[in-house]
Amino acid sequence: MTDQIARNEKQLGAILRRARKQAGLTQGALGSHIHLRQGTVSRLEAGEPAVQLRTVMAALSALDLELVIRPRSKASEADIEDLF
Amino acid sequence: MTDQIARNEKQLGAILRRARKQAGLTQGALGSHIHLRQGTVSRLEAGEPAVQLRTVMAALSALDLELVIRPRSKASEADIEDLF
DNA sequence: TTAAGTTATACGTGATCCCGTATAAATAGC
DNA sequence: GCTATTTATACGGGATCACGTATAACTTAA
Repeated sequence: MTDQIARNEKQLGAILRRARKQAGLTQGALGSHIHLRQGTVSRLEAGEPAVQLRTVMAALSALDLELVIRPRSKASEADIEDLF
Repeated sequence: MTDQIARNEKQLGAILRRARKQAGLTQGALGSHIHLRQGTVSRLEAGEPAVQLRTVMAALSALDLELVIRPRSKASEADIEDLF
């Protein structure tokens, strides 16, 4: 379940928002860790397609997440994991 | 092994470059699939931190890859997989 | 319901996007 | 070695970034 697939910008934003909340951080608190304005974090989580890659990577590392690239699965891995 | 971890922009670019070559595409060919200039694909693969997220997502889907977010592993998953 | 906290949105500014186009540099095939 | 292909880099231009700052809208808790 800990693997979350992001097939578009909005899904990625949603994942980041969940992770931030789980970490008990506000947008402002997360932003200050990585020198991003609260408003920038807001745009990132909203799934703006034009945010810069550096912004995404900064948020990921601040939240202690990593980004994995793999071939697309027909049935999502999340679904498969739910079998167990 | 098919899972590739990208902890920074350069690693992500390298992953994308490998995937493109494996698909037998030139930067120009990939770009025309997703309406990106060859020069933009070049910047993406070079690991420019300021490329836009939409550019990354477009390349991923054109290469039939998906993006997974998960908690950081101390020892990389790649290393662990090598045990089996 | 009210106040406090959080998130969304706005303005001006300098930087950088990707665009189209073009060319130089590097790589591959012959 | 030479040629063709591919990749890296450059220019001007319009759009949009993230910045600092500020405020509006929404949420949460008392």
